[in-house]
Amino acid sequence: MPSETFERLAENKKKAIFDAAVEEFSNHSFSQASINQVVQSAGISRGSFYQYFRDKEDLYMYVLGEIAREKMTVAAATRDINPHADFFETYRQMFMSILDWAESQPRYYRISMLMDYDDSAFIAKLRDQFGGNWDFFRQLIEKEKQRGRIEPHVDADIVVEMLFALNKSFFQDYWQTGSRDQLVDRMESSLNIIKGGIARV
Amino acid sequence: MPSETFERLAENKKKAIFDAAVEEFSNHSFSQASINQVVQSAGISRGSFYQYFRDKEDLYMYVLGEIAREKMTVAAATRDINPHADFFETYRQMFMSILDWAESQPRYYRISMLMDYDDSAFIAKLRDQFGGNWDFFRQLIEKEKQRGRIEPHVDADIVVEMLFALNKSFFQDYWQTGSRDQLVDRMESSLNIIKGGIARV
DNA sequence: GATAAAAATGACAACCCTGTCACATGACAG
DNA sequence: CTGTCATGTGACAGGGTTGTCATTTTTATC
Repeated sequence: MPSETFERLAENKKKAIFDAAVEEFSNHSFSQASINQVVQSAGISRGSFYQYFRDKEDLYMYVLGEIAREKMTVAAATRDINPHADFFETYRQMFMSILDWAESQPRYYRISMLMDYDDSAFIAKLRDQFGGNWDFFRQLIEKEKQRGRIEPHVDADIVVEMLFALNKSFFQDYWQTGSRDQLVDRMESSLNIIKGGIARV
Repeated sequence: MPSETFERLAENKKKAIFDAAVEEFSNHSFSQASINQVVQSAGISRGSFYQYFRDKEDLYMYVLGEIAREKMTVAAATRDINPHADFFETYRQMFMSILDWAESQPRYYRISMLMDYDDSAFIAKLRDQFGGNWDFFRQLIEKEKQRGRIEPHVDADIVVEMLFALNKSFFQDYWQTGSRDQLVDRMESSLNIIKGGIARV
């Protein structure tokens, strides 16, 4: 966590440092991000930086925390999804709201993307923790099974794992090509195939 | 490509360098691999290395080439897959033969894995080139559609993309946890779901 | 204004890395 | 045995990184 000295800083200075960190972390993976770049871009001295943060990991955690806080807004918006919508519709809606977020905050989104492109132990641990709350979907599938809308023999875990993998892969592609339409198409098509494979008819 | 000087080297020396490179590239992503480590581990001087290879990229390409040559054997074994087997069975068999290869050559396999964990331009280009020949499966799906074993409205591309994404994701997980059984389970289950979604009944 | 506490600074040490090059050592031919 | 050519070597320059710390500057308080 940042030092108390940092907390006491003027808002605009804190923001300058945060922005510089976001800039660096959205262009380089954690391992390759350079504190030198950050301090230069933020317009502070090297010594100051180390008075605010213990090291690069500390800074990274701070940035992630701030982003998570801002993300709350999105999460809140996600909550008022039609509770009567079925699993597939719910997934679709959540997917779209994540996509909207990615497009409205491309730098934040790139940071999360770059987490997948780093093999340091630190980031690996983070990946596991922040893995996203896919548990929600697992429970939703179980409910649908009880309601008879999904075949009862279906393993909810594997469906969630599939969606997770597809989500990650399609988003990564989108990150490079930048075609929103293709991303949405892929999501729709793959979801329909899965639906065909597990829905009770 | 390696210099002629390198080609003229004694076999055991060439092998020592190759092994050292494999060791380094299977433990660090390309960007983080160090030539210093390689020369030390191979027991040659820094100066010699640069007499053999232009730079790290050159060495990497050499290693990849050698691995590809050895991989031919696997590819050959793959060819005598039952031509009458359906798409899903063929996929299963190919999957298993890749898994076998990964288990017999874990260091080679880790190198290919680490290619996905690198964001350098050089590796990005390679990823696109060596993307694997999934075209084979696309054609197989088209054939199955004609034979009436797969729904004609199915988009072969999306199925291939799904399999590719799942393959990558499951293998990555396997790489970290190392559970072969789980990997095979996941492949079987997800393939069955896709089958349910696209097969003509 | 004087004093004390807080914050900012950048030179520095220590450690990585790469690519080069003048020189040393080997091997082989005459 | 000597000269030539192929090969091996490691010190070196030039670049990067991180984390520290003695010193200066700013800010707040009396």
